[in-house]
Parts: sequence; C-alpha cells; structure tokens
Amino acid sequence: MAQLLTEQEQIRRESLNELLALGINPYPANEFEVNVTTREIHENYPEKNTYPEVSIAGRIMSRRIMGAASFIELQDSTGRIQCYFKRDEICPGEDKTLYNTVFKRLLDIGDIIGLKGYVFITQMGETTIHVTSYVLLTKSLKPLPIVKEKDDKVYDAFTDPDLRYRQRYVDLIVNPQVKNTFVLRTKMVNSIREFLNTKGYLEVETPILQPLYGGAAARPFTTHHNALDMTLYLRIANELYLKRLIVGGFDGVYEFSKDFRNEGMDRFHNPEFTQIELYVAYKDYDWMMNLVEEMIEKVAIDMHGTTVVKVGEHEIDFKRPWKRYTMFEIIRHFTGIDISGMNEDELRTVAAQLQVPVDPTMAKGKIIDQIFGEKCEPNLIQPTFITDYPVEMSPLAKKHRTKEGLVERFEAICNGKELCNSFSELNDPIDQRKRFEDQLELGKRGDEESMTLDEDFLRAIEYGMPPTAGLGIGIDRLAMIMTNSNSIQDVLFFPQMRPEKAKAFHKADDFTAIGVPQVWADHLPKAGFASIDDLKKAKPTQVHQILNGYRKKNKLEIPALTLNEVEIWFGS
RNA sequence: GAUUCAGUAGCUCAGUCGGUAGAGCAACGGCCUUUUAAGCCGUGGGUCCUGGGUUCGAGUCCCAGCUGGAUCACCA
Repeated sequence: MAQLLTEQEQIRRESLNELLALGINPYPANEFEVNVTTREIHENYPEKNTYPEVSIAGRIMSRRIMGAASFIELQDSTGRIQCYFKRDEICPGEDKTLYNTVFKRLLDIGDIIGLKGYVFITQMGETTIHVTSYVLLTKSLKPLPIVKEKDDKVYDAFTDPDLRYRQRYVDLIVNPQVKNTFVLRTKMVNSIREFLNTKGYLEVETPILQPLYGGAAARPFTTHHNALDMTLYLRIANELYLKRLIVGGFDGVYEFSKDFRNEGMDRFHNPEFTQIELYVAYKDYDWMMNLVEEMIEKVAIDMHGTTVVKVGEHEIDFKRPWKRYTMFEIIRHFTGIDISGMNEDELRTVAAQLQVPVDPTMAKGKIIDQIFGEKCEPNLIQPTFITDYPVEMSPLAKKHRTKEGLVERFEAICNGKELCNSFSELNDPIDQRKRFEDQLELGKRGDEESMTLDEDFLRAIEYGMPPTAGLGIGIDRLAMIMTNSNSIQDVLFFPQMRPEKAKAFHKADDFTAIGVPQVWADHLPKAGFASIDDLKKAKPTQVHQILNGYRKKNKLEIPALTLNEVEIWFGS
C-alpha cells in the first residue's frame, strides 16, 4: 500500500535511493558511541573541559550552507549545538562526494547523524563543534515543521493543537518547552514517591479491571472477559482495594493509579487520568492535612527550587502552613450567609437567592457543594484546606467526631480547583452499609453517579479496618499547576482524540492489475481517483476527460489517452 | 450537548466588493570558507476540510457535515 507522497517526501525518497546507490546505509545497525551531550558542552566549555574529541549524535534541525563550508544545528535529548563542516576536512582527498553530494544534497533537516570533532568558539561567539567526520544514522522521510528563533522570539511556531497532540513526537522535536513539561511531571511523581517511601509506606498495585466499580462517583468504561463470560469495568478509583489492604495489616499503602471515567472531555478532563491514593492506619484527617502540606511544599521545591510557582497570572505559594476553613465558614465568607443547620428547602431558597443553579435530583449535600463550587472554589487561588463536608456527598468518610451531619473530610483547593480529597475513612461496617444503601436511593432519584454496593468490601471491613486516613491527589491537575499548563492535554503525552480520518490510500498495483499503464497508475490518485472504487463510480467518458485534462494541466509527457483505452479498464 | 471561532502549499499565515490562488520559511537549481531567523539570483509545489446550493462566475455568500480550539453545561 502506498500513500500519496508530497513533492518533498518524494525528493527525500529519491535521496534515500541515491544514498543506497553510493553504498551508504541510511539505517545502519551498528552502535554509534556518544561521549558527551550538548548540554554538557554548553555548561563546561571551556572552563572545565575543552572537549578535544567529542563524539555526539542527534537530529539536524537547521542548515546554513555556504559553498565549501556549512553550519548545522544538531539537537540531542538535552538541547542543541551548532556544528561546523568544512569540505576539505570532511573530504581530505580528491573525492568530495561525502561533502558535496551526501552532506549538501542528500541530507535534510530531520536526519539523524553522528559526528566526531572538537569544540571551538566562532567569531560570532557561539560554542560550536568543528566536525572532522560524520556518519548518517537515520534518514528522515518526512519534513519537519521549521521553527526559527532569534532573541527568544519564535518564528513560524508549530502551534496547531490538533497536530501537536496527534503527532506528539513532532511536537517534542520542535518545541523544546514541551519536553521540559514532561520532564518536570516525572520529577514531580518521583518527588512524591520519594517522600512516601521515606515515610515507610508501601507502593502497591491493585486491579484495573474490576467486577464492580467503586470508590468514586462516575460512570465507568465497560468491557467483557471472555473466559469468565462476565462484565468487567475499568476502575474509576482504587480506594476500596487499598482499604482492603489496610484491613490485611499494612500500615501505609499508596498507588499511582490510572483511572478511567466515561464522561465529558475538556481542558480539565481526559477519559484516562492518574491519581495517587494513600491510606495510613491509625491516623485521621487532621494528620493528613499536615502531610499534604509537607509533601506538596517539598514537591514544589524539588521541581522549582522554591515554594512559589507561577501559574497563569498568579504566583502560588505552597509554603506551609496553608489556610484552613470549614465548608460553612468559607461559604459564609464569600456569600455572607450561614447555611449551617439549614434543611433542604432552606438551602434551595439560598441557592435561588445566590443564583446558583440546582435541579430536583440534588439532595442537601449536592446543593451545598453546588453553592461552594459556584461561589467559593473559583476564588481560592492560594492553597487552602476546606474541611467538614456534608455527610450525603461523602459516603466513604467517617462521621465528624463532634459536628452532627458532617464528615471528617477535607479538600485542598488551589488555583480555583480541587487539588486533593481526603477523609478519616469510614470503618464502621454497619454505617458503611447504610451509606451505600442511601447511595442506592440517590441512584433511584436519578443520580447517575451514585455508588454501587460492594459486598466484598463490606465483608472486609466487617473483619475490622483500623482507623485510617485516606488521600487522593489528581496527578494531572497537580502537574498542570506545577508546570503552568493551561490544559490537561499539555501534561499528557497522548491525550485522547477523535480518530483521524483515514487519508486516501491507493495501490498502484491495483490500477495496473485492471490494465492501467504504470505511468498513469501513479497519477490517478492525484487526479482524484484514490481507489478502484472511485474510478468505477465514474463513467469511462468522464475518466477519459478528467485524465486528459489533468495531463494537460500538469504538462505530462505521456501520450493522451483514448476513450477506447479507458473503456478497457472498466472491463467492458 | 449548546454557543462561538477556525480549517488555504511540508510549516506559519495573507487573500479587498464574488472575477485567473499569494508571501515568508522549507524544497529544487545556481553563487558564497566562521555563518546564525545567514544572504543573493532563479524554479517547482494547491482536492482553498468535505458535500450540496445561489451565481455567467465561489477560497470568498447560504445550508449540512467533519476535525480542532475557546466558553458554557456535564464531570465531588
């Protein structure tokens, strides 16, 4: 199957064939030894090392050819460096092919080469590798977008989000700050892992395919296991499995969990995303708040060397301690209304008064959450703990030790969004069963995201789960804040996209098989006939006219077709 | 799901009132031995997202669709 090639792609394939004819393997198998990176050269030359013999590999990102001398920019995983090629050094003898033909004509931007040489500084003051020999390591057959830069100003930037996300590899090649975002993300995850490991907690793995989905309120993805002939769900959370492990006797467990939720997509939501969940026995939510502060402060310092992170227009300071308000306090703070002790009808009146939209399926807890989400959350920029949520919206959290109708739960809000969610975990199996049953009632009332009843989980906590503090942090959300990214797609290598429309493919062989001469077979797709089906949808007379018109337009030096010839293709 | 903006050369984009499709970079052919968004001369490159409609004539106007962005809704 051949794809329609652009002019530039055809030229690159011709270059490839010329290289082969010269005995140059465009995809050699042998190792190319690299003894330095571009970053090391820039950091150390000439104070710490003069680099008399470098051996380095990377991708050609730009070329400036001036007769018998040339400059290229070579890009490796750490950055770019300029390289100087001089014809008579690349080709010391009579034969100048390796410079004149191979380097100047057959290599392209995007090709990967290995080179040896020494480092010097040009008259313009740029650290440069003086190349003494080079070898082609990989020929690139597709032209890259050309991004140019001067004085930190970027020209012709590769910005189309559709292309950037679908072809992340290209995005990574030409947009260096993209690579940096993902390096930072990994640093962030490592920082959290290191923090928790130092505390002695155990990193574990629990099922992604679950017979019942639980631990959160969301619609799941559904799949089927053939051998067991049963429905399985991709997990929406791992909470209930980690708690089973606490029952089993681990004091602290955590998991970086890919979770899946079958819901809308926008700049804060991707159908698959990452959370970390942590459960620690014999602790409560007050203790967990202190841990979160300590951990996120450390993460900021590990990533940026400071607790202050620039996010959009804001500077967010993760330095401990963070502000703490109860849910009722913060609502009173932003609305002036004290809703503590109100019943459902009174809350509806308040919501109407505040112009907060509510609907009849919402119970008391959801209305309070709606008021909070509308009137408070967007205004909380600096990291802030909100504590003591209504019991109705927290079916897995323990009832508050003193406050009726509330649970021991907190969220940290930052930049107007939830950063984490935590509670003193409910370990009373009788209360837990009742809460699940209340959820089933909500489900009947029309709430599509109410939780299901998990008998095995209830059995586990009937054996006894110690008092436990639990925590969930949205890793993608945290990465967005910590890398100053505006969209979740910018912190996921391969965000979910609609499938690409299939491009026109054709087989020249198919056309020749029905009697189309080779010279015409190559042109048919360009003339508008991507496949045999396309061709046969038209009438022979039309095809005859279109092709001869195409021949004239493109000044093809092949004889004009006769109608008779075309009719033969149609097998008449 | 709603509203709205966008889709033109490999990339970034222009395209006036509806009248033969343009620029820069990239590519190709020249010149050029420390240049740097290299420069100079020349050449080629287009399913103007797709399909209908209006019109003598559509990249441009109208309708429908596709893809993406933004905002909203949904999503603790």
